[in-house]
Amino acid sequence: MSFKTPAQQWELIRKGAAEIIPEEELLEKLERSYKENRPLTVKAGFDPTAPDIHLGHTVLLRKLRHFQILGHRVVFLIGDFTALIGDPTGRNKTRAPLTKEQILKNTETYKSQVFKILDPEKTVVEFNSKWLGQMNLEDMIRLTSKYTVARILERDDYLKRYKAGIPIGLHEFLYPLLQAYDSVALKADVELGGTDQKFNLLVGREIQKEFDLRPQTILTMPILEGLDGVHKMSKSLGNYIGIQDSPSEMVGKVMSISDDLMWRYYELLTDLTPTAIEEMKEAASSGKSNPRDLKLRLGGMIVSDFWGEGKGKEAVEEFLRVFSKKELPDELPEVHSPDRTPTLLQVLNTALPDLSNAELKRLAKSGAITLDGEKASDLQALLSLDQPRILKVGKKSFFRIL
RNA sequence: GGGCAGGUGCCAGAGAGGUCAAAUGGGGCGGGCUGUAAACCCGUUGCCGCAAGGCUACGUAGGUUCAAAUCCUUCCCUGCCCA
Repeated sequence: MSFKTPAQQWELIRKGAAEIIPEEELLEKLERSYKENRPLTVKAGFDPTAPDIHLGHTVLLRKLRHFQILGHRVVFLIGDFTALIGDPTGRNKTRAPLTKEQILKNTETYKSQVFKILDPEKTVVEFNSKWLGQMNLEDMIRLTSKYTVARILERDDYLKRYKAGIPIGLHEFLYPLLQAYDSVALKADVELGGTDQKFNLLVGREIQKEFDLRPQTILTMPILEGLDGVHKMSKSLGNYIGIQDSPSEMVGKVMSISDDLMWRYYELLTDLTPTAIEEMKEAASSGKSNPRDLKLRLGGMIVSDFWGEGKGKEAVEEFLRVFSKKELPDELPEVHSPDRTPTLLQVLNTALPDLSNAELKRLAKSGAITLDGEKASDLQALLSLDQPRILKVGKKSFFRIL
């Protein structure tokens, strides 16, 4: 296999990266890999507790992909063992540890999603139970003896909680060490992670040294903000765009983000060059381009990534039709009424079974419910269903009532 | 092991026997204005019920009382200090 020159590789590797620690070391590694015609082992770990991947994860995956394009060896590490212990960061809810079956199941879902970005042919999938599961208490003690409490407490995350009097489980101290040991087991040359992983990644370096390995270089990627523009994108906060989301959902969610956030998404979720993005920014601020159109373009690009270009286009067109021209979506969920002359409430209950009656009442009162374009506020009103009726709840939920 | 403080709704945080489904703020949701942007304005924010009303909720389990988030006891959990 022939690599591009280190300098050429550097450009792609650096793009979008928050930090590379230390930079010179990575350059050296690239030099050597180039000379010896030997790919670098690039590792990134993933937690199989939440099997649904969203755009936040893809920031990192895209970077892994870059390494694949450059011919390096990418290890997609699934933290199945660490997941068995339970996630230590979920401190207000002690999450029940997953069973092996659940983890395996999640892993499968995971893989199919991840390979929308990574090249399956070039990806080594590993599970850390392979080595962590073999460890006995003695190994454990030896491992923990290689790091000090003071150094663990340096971690901002722990320190803050410690000072604030928020409990820290003892096992949480183990987490960075176990993750570090993964790097030992894999002989990782490079480990990627979000900027929030910096501490853990650095521990990896220290521990590798203890095991007489050349320490990995770490590369952190920025954390993608969720739809709210404030918190990191996460499923539990509900501020995410899932890569399984339908094209229209994706576009809808993209359109709802703030203009400021749009640039961030362009930066981290597309392959446009910084210059191209800069030009768009200027066009927007000078009034040459309508930010809405730029946002729509972004939405189209994201859909294209996961559903293909055709779908991207369609989704954009549909958006314009439904929300600009206020026409009906192409496909809207059909709801079969239990009754021929149901009350509005009955229909709503069938269409939106998750909402309580109290909630529906509130919606009706605030004018959020529309029937064939007319505001409907009386939940007791009887509907005649000789014709299918169009029910709209809030801005985005449409139903055809049969 | 001992001492002290504390556990309230999505979160933060008031409340110290009835007027408490629980102040206030944040967040969420909805409406208006827009470009499904931001800002701003308005409404709303436990569940059932058309309603009257009822039910479940202030860590757990009991108790006192006509009445308990508020008082007593048990247990669980957390933090701090001492050992």
